[in-house]
Amino acid sequence: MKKKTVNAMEVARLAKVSQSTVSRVFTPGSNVSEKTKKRVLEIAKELGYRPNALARGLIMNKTNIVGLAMRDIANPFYHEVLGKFTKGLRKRGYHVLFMYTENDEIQQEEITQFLEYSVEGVIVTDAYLSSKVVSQLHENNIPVVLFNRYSKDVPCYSVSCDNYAAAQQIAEYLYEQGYRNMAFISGRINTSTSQDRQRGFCDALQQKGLVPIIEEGDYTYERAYEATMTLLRREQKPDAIFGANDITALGALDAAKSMGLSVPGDLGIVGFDNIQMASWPSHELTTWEQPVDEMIEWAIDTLLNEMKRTNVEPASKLVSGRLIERRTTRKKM
Amino acid sequence: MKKKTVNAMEVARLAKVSQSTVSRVFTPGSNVSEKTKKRVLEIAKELGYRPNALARGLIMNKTNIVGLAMRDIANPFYHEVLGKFTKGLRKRGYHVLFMYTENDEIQQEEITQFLEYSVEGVIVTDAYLSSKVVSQLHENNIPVVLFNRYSKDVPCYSVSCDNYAAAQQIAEYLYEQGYRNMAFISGRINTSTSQDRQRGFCDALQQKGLVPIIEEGDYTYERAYEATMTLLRREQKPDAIFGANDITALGALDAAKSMGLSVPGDLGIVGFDNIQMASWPSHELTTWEQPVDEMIEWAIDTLLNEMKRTNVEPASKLVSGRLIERRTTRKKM
DNA sequence: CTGAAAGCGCTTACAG
DNA sequence: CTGAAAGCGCTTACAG
Repeated sequence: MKKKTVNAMEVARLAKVSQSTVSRVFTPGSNVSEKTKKRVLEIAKELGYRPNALARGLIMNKTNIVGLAMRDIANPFYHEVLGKFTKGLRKRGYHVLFMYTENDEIQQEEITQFLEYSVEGVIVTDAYLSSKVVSQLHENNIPVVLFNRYSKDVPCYSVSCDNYAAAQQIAEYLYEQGYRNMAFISGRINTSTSQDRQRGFCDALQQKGLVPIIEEGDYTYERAYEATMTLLRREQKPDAIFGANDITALGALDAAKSMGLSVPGDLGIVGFDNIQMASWPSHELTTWEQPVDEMIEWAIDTLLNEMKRTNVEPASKLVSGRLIERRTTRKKM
Repeated sequence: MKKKTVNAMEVARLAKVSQSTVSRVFTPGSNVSEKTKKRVLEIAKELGYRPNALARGLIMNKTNIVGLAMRDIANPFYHEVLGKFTKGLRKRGYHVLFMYTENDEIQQEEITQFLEYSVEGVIVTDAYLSSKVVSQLHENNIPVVLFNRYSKDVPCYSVSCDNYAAAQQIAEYLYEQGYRNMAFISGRINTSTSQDRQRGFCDALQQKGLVPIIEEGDYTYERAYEATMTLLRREQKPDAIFGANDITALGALDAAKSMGLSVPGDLGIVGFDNIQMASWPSHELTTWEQPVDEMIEWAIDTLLNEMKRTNVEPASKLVSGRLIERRTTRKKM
């Protein structure tokens, strides 16, 4: 009993109109008399007819699909981001073809999939694109926006926090609270995000005649925990740690606690992202809040705007955010 | 400079073959001579031609798209699940149309979207489907599998942990460790998952002549924190808490700590899911590990199998999992 | 092994 | 306001 899916022709037959008319009924703004419209809608409902979005996409050259690629990483921040993108796009009538990628850089193969499915735009979070891939996308008139990343070499839209400036402010904040011996635990070092946070932090401290200790991390809790242990075993222990993201800071926090240090007394800790967990009573993490909603709105609007044009002129957007003071840093008296 | 996307016809012209032949070159298993194949492939590459998956889907009645609907909730467990589904499906040549839903029950509208995009199957995680929606799906020969939920009334595939049995074992484990005054903090009470965990827990304790205190939660940290505070302010405090998921247990853990209680001495705590965070040194949460990989494999295999047939005979699968003993429960001497 | 033709389910000038 | 027809980019019998 292979059931044929009901199509416009069938509805047309029963409603005694042409298939064109059925199509018009389902095309907002088309010219159809109220009477016919009502009859067609009735029959359609009876038959369970729904226009086929793929066929429509084929003829209109408009699929209403956006490709979203995300790096495979256990960071709640990106889970939140994914949710907001999905909901924001849906509100505007778009759907998400989702791709999880295992590499730092989106692979050719993954973009090919997007192209085959005629996505109208691509959003990439927490990963890079080679310029080769970007130009392939551009040749097909498909705009891309990088979320939380940017690249100087590759011409495409990007939105991220002004990590450099934020890190500077974090350095100054820590300095003001009296910390003098600071350390930075990085994220994956090939990410612009981590690099900028590190540069901003170091540059601001240099102004004060200070040089932070740098320990390499990779945005994970486990690595940050280890890095902190290393830091705390040094002769000259740091009195404050800035972690490249909240997960890193939480790793540092737990490592400090396990060493019997008091936070923020012995050690101040600052994160970045302001994920939900940061506000949990057991953490109360001081951190930097990224204006995620604003970033996502900008990313979506930019993408949708570009989809309507044909030539693409990349731009970057930097947003600022703000420091959220909680209890892992001491307060200046 | 609106660039027309290159199609099979164009490749055919340059390769001096028919469009059918071009199509065959891109259809594995088709009859094409090596020589023609090579030439066509060359031209195709030059032109950047890729077959249009949507057109192919239209004619073959096979889109290779699966709809995945997930409830909007900040639980890392489901982030992990999403990643594994996406990767598992991709490995088998399928793509994910992703939908975030705000309601406990998937809405008609959301399923309609899936239908319009001709998904071949639907996966629903952390949410329900009304029987009306399910039968609509079945009429269209689209199989559904519920992940981590099941429903007695609605005939569709489902896979979940044997929550009842697991909760029984947890109760017995706590009993063996000497706890006698137990409490359960539930998840959203209209979920089968939470109901079964509660029933299993209560039933097993009843066998021992015990009745646990029940406090309502909703799977969130914040709610669990409050619930625990309520529990710990009782005259007769519980000496162990079983949380409906890990996030709940972590909320309980932090609440206990904030009250100055020692865990597991004064209070034992057990969660459910074994999310990554459960193993963090600051938590070391005793919990139940669901065999997520197995569940996902089963869900995918079942879905893909059903997609090949036309009649759908729903079945449920229960998997077991195992207790992970960590440091939020005391060890029997 | 290859080509001409029909058809998947739709939209949209064009003509009336 | 409505219908007949062409066409979106593909696959697949059918015939050779």
